[in-house]
Amino acid sequence: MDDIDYSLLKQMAVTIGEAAKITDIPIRKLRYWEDKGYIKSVEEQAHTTRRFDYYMVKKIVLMKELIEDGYTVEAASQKVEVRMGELRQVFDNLTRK
Amino acid sequence: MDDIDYSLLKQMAVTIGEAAKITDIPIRKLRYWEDKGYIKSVEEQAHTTRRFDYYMVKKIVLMKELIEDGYTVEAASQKVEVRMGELRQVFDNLTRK
DNA sequence: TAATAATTGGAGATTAGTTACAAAAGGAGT
DNA sequence: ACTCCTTTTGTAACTAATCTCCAATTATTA
Repeated sequence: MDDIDYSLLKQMAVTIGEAAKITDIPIRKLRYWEDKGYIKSVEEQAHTTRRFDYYMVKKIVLMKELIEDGYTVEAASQKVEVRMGELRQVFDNLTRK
Repeated sequence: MDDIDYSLLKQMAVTIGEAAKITDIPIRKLRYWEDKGYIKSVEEQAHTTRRFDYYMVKKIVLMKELIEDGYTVEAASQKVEVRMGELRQVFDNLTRK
């Protein structure tokens, strides 16, 4: 199996519509979650529209599972952050270059 | 390191504008390459606009290198396909589910 | 220089995404 | 039921992004 190019993966950020399709969460709800700070889109001055990278889409998927299991949005967000610790660090390090 | 979720990765398809930024190839040229069949966007009835998945963006990056090295677009496309054999199969298999 | 490959331009239309204001459900505790 | 807070949803008016289809231009090579 070819190794995944993490630097490239980091750049593969999808639109909110795409993220909504992938995660099966309404666009409107994703915007709300972002307003509340539970998720965040890629920050780039060049972008006038939102983009979500692999890490964030994965986070949304995991949050959804926890929420369906009874967790609040807030709690789900925190739990997922902890659980995804390693991947988050990889993505964070890639940003600082 | 967390393992990458290939099923999710497969779905992380970016717009043509995003692909253009990532690869530093003009949108217009990407459309031309697609017209000629050197690259192809995700086929989904739901999409009225183009989307390129990780495999295809990676292919574009590699094609670009070969072209800068003197290969024709056609030759670069073929060479990259061979070189990316394993990854292509992974993506192909994910499609058939 | 003729033929093919490769790239680029732009008009006019459509689709996707934005913010901002507001309203409606839902849940927990009193 | 009532209150407070969380969570979700609706919509209008606007901007950004992408689309197709026409064609023209610039290499490159026989």
